[in-house]
Amino acid sequence: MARTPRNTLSPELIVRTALEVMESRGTDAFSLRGVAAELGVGPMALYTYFRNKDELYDAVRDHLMGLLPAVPGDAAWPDQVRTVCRSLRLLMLQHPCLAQLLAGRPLSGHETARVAEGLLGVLRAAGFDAETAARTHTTLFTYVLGSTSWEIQMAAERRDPEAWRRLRATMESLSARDFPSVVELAPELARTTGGDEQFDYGLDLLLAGLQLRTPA
Amino acid sequence: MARTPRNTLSPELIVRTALEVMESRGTDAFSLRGVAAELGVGPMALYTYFRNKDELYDAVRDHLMGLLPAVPGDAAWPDQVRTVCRSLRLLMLQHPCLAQLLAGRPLSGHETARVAEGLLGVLRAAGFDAETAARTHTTLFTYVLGSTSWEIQMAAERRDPEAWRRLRATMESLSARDFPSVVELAPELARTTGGDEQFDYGLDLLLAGLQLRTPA
DNA sequence: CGTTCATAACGTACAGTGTATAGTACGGTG
DNA sequence: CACCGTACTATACACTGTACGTTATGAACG
Repeated sequence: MARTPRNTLSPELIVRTALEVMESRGTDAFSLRGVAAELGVGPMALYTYFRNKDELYDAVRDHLMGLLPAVPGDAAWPDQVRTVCRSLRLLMLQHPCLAQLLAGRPLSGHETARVAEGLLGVLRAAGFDAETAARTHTTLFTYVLGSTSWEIQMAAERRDPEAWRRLRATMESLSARDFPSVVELAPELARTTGGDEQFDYGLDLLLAGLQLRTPA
Repeated sequence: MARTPRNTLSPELIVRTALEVMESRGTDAFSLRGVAAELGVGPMALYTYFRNKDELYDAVRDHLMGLLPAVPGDAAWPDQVRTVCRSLRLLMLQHPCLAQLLAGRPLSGHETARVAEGLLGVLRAAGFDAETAARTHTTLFTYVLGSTSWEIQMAAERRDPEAWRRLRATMESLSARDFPSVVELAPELARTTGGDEQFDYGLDLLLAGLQLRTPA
């Protein structure tokens, strides 16, 4: 009985396939069994290469982080920072699963470290001390992660008619007397759940605040 | 055979119990069956009050949002904004499940709207136009959500020795030649994954940037 | 009081999940 | 050729959310 030949699998192949499954079937519908089936292999075969589902997640995350371009060396530091943040956001939009992969687990992995190195290097070169550089890195990272995750999530929900209906219902149940601002700004709020402008608005606030602290 | 008496359940009781289960057993281990068992009832009994798990999630989220205090009326607007953001963060730290409840679903619900109303009201009163108020609201919300979720997540991982070991391993595999900043700033990075100072640092950057745009 | 009836809670069942454990056949090495 | 590590398989378990159909209860009404 012709079994599966011996060395068909590899960590890289599994990661690539896992990514494909996440992108085609959606992150929530992702399962080890799905990946295994796609590879024409039993579910347990994956455990030869990854100890559990979380380790596979980490590998996929690091793989995606490897797609980030290097920081451009020939620009003023605020522009460099902007570029790094924008490319991370772009990558998250291109690969929506990345949002969940980043949010759920600590940042282990070589490629992930490379990205951190890029941003930290820029900040150190700009003259910020160790503590401020680290704080700024965390702040920027959590801003990008939070705002882009939110954007992705909302875009996904907008496609679900049931969720949309429920949100509409809540909105319309609000009296203009008790909730004047929410009712008045409803269209603006709907418009500002995502998009480049919204992202840049917050990023510019952070950068403006940061430039006030520019070291001598 | 003495069945469960008739009107033992109610949406409020279920929400309270669900919250207890999340807090005691952890958000990930939460399940409808667990809640039902805690109530001494079959799993399907919950479906009389909630159409599915997500609706129960929404109800718990809105219940938690109801715990937020009103915005203090007697302060300068930047302080009011700071207070709102801080109390949301505090609530998330007190109820770690709130992070996941906020991140995963759109903001429906009465209490949730009340919180939005508070922040938007402050911004409108400060003189910001509709668009800027909405953008600022989204920016602040995603910052609080992103940074606090990250903080909670990291705190949870730190308790898992396996995750800790893996992160250490990654760190120590980095050569000081290729990753000078990461290696140098490792202690600072570890220290800035959370805490009041870290949160306030980012919040102050945003507020500083925002004050540069203070309307006349 | 007796009857009716909507419905709250039940039990069963299904299609999934991650993964522990044990078994099997292949490929490279002695 | 014999051996052994290992890449993969098979089976099984304890879960999950929830669709479906049933049953008993408490209130309303004649």
